[in-house]
Amino acid sequence: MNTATTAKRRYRGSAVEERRAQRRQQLIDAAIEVYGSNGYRHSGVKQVCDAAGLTQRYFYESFGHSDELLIAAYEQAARSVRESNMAAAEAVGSDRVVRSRAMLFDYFQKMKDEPNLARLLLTDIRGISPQVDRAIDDALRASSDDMTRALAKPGQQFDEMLQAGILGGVIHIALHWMARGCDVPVEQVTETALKLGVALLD
Amino acid sequence: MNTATTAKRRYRGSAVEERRAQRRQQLIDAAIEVYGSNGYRHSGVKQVCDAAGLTQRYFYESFGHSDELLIAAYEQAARSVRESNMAAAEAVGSDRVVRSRAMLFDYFQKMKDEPNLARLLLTDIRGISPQVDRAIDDALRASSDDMTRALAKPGQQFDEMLQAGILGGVIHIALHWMARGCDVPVEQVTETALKLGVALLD
DNA sequence: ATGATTTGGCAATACCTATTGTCAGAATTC
DNA sequence: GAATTCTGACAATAGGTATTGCCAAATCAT
Repeated sequence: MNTATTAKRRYRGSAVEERRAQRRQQLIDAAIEVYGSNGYRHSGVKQVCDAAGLTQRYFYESFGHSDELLIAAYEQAARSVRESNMAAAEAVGSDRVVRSRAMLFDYFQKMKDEPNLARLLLTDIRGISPQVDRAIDDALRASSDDMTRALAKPGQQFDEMLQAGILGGVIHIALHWMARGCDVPVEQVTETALKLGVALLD
Repeated sequence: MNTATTAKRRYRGSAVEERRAQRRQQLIDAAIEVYGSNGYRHSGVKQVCDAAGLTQRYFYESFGHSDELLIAAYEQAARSVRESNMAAAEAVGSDRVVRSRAMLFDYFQKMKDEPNLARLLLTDIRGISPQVDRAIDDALRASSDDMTRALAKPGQQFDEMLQAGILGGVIHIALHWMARGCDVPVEQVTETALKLGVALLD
């Protein structure tokens, strides 16, 4: 009855919140795999839970409904790619074209290395719910801004629509490339994408 | 019992096949409206039939299952846009940039004029079924080739991946533009898209 | 008019999946 | 080792929709 005691209780070495958080993470990781290989619309809650090695009961412990997991998985995937890209850009110095090339190279490399994550990000999942749509828009906007910052002159006026176009172009290049089994070397795809990017340079 | 007599019988002035074909067309038109405004995944057979003013019974007269109608609607929409674009290009003479601009202008104008048709075409519906995916790929390829033919020098070597990228860019520009309520004038969106297109010109 | 055919509406079927509820047994604390 | 909490499996509920089946009213041919 002592709530303090209750809160402290540990199972398998970790506390309640830790276990909860771990299960949540298991579900997210499983979701990236499952959604990435079947597509969200062809995946069920049960499938994700099975892949996570958890019961459906735990799904509703961490997520109110199905979409919430999709959003969490999408955001984690997007963040992971973005961080990797940024790090790659940092590593190569300050020349704008060189930085952009490094970002794109890292981007395509990551798509190739983690195809399930890639498919989750690339196959458009718009129209599931307004919340999902907003998550997608936010993530795309963030990526687009990263790319723009890398390429554009400091203080340059951004053309929002052109940014969206370039990002869309990169996405479609990745889609097309992956549909062909990533047969073209990453270097070459990068150069192709870069041709689009320079449209930003006025 | 006379099959010849049976075949000839007319209702409301038209023969069996004519009525069948007309109902099929009604369903396709309704599908473009319904799918375009709700999204395919949030639309049911019943909804389309209601919009078409027909019973569900007639759905299965013309289509084996739900996806078939989606494919038919998508293809009709894509063909309609493509034909319009080609006609616009024909009308302005032979200069490559001028032709491309005319195509893009017509494209965006059409998206603005028929938002439901636009949403059906623009919101990615990949991953429903392999058949739908193939229909989409075919349609995109066709559009991409049109645009390339208009812009590239005769006999020029095409970069398939770059083509895909440019088309993707145009699509995302259209998406972004429409999400903002088509607030920017068509002329300006056209010029933005054209900036991407010229990447094809080496 | 009368019989045949078409039409439109609707019920019945058949699945499928999300979400909630229950419970026995395992792990943990004291 | 006894009480308590956590866990995993599964049943039950709930709701939605695609697909099929049926029938009465309308339309046509003769």
